[in-house]
Amino acid sequence: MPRQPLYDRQRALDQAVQLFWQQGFHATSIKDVERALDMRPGSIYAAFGSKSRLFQDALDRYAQQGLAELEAQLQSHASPLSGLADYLRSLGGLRDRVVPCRACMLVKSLLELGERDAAAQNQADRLLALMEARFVACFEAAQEAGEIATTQSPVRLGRRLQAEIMGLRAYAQRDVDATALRQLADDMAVSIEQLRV
Amino acid sequence: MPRQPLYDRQRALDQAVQLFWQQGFHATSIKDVERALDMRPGSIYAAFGSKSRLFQDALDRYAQQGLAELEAQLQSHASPLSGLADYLRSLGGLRDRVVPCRACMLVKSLLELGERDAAAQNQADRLLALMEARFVACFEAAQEAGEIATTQSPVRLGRRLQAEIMGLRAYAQRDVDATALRQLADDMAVSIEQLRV
DNA sequence: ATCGTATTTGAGTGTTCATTCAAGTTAAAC
DNA sequence: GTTTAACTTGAATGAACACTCAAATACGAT
Repeated sequence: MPRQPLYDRQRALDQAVQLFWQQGFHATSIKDVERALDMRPGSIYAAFGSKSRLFQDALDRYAQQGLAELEAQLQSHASPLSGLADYLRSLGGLRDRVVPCRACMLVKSLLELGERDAAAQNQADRLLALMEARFVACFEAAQEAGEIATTQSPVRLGRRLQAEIMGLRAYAQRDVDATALRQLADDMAVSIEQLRV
Repeated sequence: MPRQPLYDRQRALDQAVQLFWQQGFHATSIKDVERALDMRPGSIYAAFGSKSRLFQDALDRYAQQGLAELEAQLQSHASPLSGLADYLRSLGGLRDRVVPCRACMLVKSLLELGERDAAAQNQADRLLALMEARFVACFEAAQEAGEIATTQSPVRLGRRLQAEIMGLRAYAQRDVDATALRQLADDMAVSIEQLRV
């Protein structure tokens, strides 16, 4: 077994996430990737296969980290409903934090990619479905804990929440001030809390 | 004054809207534009200046038509609140209608474009602000008509509605069935109607 | 120290990109 | 019918694109 790769796959993917998240798939060139990962084209293609496959790996890593963040928020609250409300409010602070991009990378990809890049678009869709499933599970837990009425549909609530977050984060990409964004997130959080019986 | 252009500017722009709306800015080449507008590169550049300026003109036309659609919906209802609710429900049918793309072209552009294409991104932002202003005016009218409580803030309601529509139409881009989308739009419409005192 | 092999390198591949422009074409004005 | 200026054409431009590969390199095993 001679030689291990010099690059750190995890670190490289993190750089790729940052780059693609910021610029999108089509506006990012392999030249950009070379700079960001400090790798030469041959190494990049040996390690990741193609620009599209690297992008899909980056999507995976992004989603995994996003899901972990949500999980952390939820774990820090006894009530699922409060956890979700707090998660929304934390997204309201998106203007203050330093992030590669305010909009969600999955949504950016879903909207940017077409049938020509079907593989990556399906990947984005699948990862968004994963997120939505977590929201649904959360509302189911809230229902079992007696937090929300049994007449409510966890599936519909989860769907609605995902759509709201997609909207919130797309809105965050607009040229609006931090207060407006915080108010918007707060209004959404209040809607969640009002589900409480 | 010799010779008028053979092409019809309006028609050409409509074709451009369809093309860019579907594929986005970066994934659309001038070759694509040549085919869609049935114009040769020289004519395209004489008429529109550059790919970026053509895109901005297309954005303008898209927004103008979108605003007109909203206006038509509102005119067909005596109540502003009902008009907005119906507008949302009509967006819920996005899966059934044949459209170039389910997501909003302004949002797609806002998310796709970066600082490199600042002019077009600002354009998208400005046009979204125009839409939001119309929503705000609608809630103000509803308030003056006594439909919603005076404690509500039309600015916040307008912002929220825009974010919801951004989310709804981004969600519509996902691989979900028509029923799910109609339910989502309906849930949002109900939220609007529940503002009624 | 030497060997064997996986990794790295960077010049090079052919293609496609947005854009230009000189030459050709056309219709209005007289 | 001639003039004239705007429009149209399409080959040509250089740059940027994703990707390849033969050669150089460096590490683990012996």
